Parts: sequence; C-alpha cells; structure tokens
Amino acid sequence: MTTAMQLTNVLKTLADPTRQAVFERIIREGEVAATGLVQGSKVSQPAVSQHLRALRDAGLVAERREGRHIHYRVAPKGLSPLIDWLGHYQTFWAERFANLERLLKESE
Amino acid sequence: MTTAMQLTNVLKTLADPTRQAVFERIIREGEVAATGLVQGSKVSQPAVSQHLRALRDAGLVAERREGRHIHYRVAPKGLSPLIDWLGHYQTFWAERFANLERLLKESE
DNA sequence: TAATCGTATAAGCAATTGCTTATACATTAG
DNA sequence: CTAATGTATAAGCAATTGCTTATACGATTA
Repeated sequence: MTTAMQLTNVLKTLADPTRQAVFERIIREGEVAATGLVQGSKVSQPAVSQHLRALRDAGLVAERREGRHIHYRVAPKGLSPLIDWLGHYQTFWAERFANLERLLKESE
Repeated sequence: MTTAMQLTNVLKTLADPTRQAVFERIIREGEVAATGLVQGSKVSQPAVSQHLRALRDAGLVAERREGRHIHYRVAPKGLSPLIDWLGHYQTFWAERFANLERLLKESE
C-alpha cells in the first residue's frame, strides 16, 4: 500500500530537471558510480550527491558500495506510488490508456 | 511529441499536495466550479484560484465559463508527458509492469 | 603513515513557492 | 444603475529549494 505522502515525495523528487536527468542517466547506464554522474553534469559534485540522496530517500535508487566507489542503480519499485496513482484514476484518462486497469491488475 | 519541459512542468504541478488534492477532486466530481473546490478546502479562495491556474497552465485541466461560474474539468491528455515518459523507460520497471510497452503501443 | 581519491555533509545564499490579505474584474440580480 | 456573487490578480512574506564553496569522512595506495 502506498501513501499520499509517498506519491508527493516521488513527484517532488522527479520534478527537478537536474535530478530527473541524474535519474535517467542511472536508468540508461544501468549501474554507475557517483563520479560517473558528476562527469558530464552541469552541476558540482556536492550537487549531484545531494540529488542522489534525494533519489535514495524517495526510494527511486539503491546503492552498492564497492571500495571507495558507490554504485547507484534504479529501484523500479520506487515508481509504484506513481503507477498506482495513475491506475487508480485510470477511468478518467481511459480514452488514451484504455487497458491500464486490466494491465495493473494482471501485474500484481 | 512531448518535451522534457512539459514533463517537468506536469511533475512540478502535481508535486504540491494541496494542488494534487484539487486535481483529484476535479477528477472525482467530474466538472466543478471553483466555488465548489474552495468549499471544504483548507486554503483560501485565492490559493485555490492560483492552483487552478497552475493546473490549467500545465494542461491538466480545462475550463468552461457558465455565467459567473467557471467549471473545471480534467484534461486527460495533460498526463501524456508523464505516461509517455514512463512508457519510454518501461524496460527498467518491467518486472512490475511487464506489459506496459505493448499497452502503450496499442493505445496510440 | 601520509597522500590521494571518491563521496558526503555543513553553511550560506539567491531564487522559487505557496500562502495570506486586499483589491480588481466579470457577470448577474434587484 | 447598484449591489452582490464568483473568480482572478497584486503585493508581500515565510518557508523551501538547489546551488555554491569549504570541509570532513572513508577507503585505497605509495
């Protein structure tokens, strides 16, 4: 069961473009160390670190320490509050996503 | 085609709990005047009005004037940036939503 | 051990946000 | 026309946010 606060938290976390970009890079690169994310980022290392903390607190990424590197990867279940919420109101955007309800029930 | 800015805008708009509550009330009540939304809201009429403006600017609701009332209703396509984005990265949360890709393709 | 590398935290600051009260605008009723 | 109702905008303010620089911590290497 997912609370309203969790949904708000996920939305807030993804609502920042820089943080969203970090999240998408983690998605694409599979598992990546913080250093790798700083490389090619417009912002400083502390900024990236703060974004990673926010993503972790929201349950959107998980980390694995390996020596002095910390590798980040996506935690797909972190998106559950968002998906569940979309599913809950699916009848209202049914014209576009007619089968969402069935889909969500099947995947439980 | 939906831009990154549109996605960020939708996320930001839904990320505020008060505004999200207004949006959900519009969903549930179908079509409702601003007055109705102020009733039972924790915040003032101007606050509600500002949230309605934000929702409209994000493309999440549409309005219909009737006399001095303005009725708001959900604009389901406003959620497209969000749904499209989830669909684009579906392989990464496929364990939970295995059929999302097929679904999204069918619904086009 | 000392130096270095990878990462996180602290402190401070400008920008943004969400609210308030006060006021303006738009439409209808008397 | 005047008053009242529904809604929006203006101005101001406290709280939050995202960034920076500086520093600390943790792990490896020389």
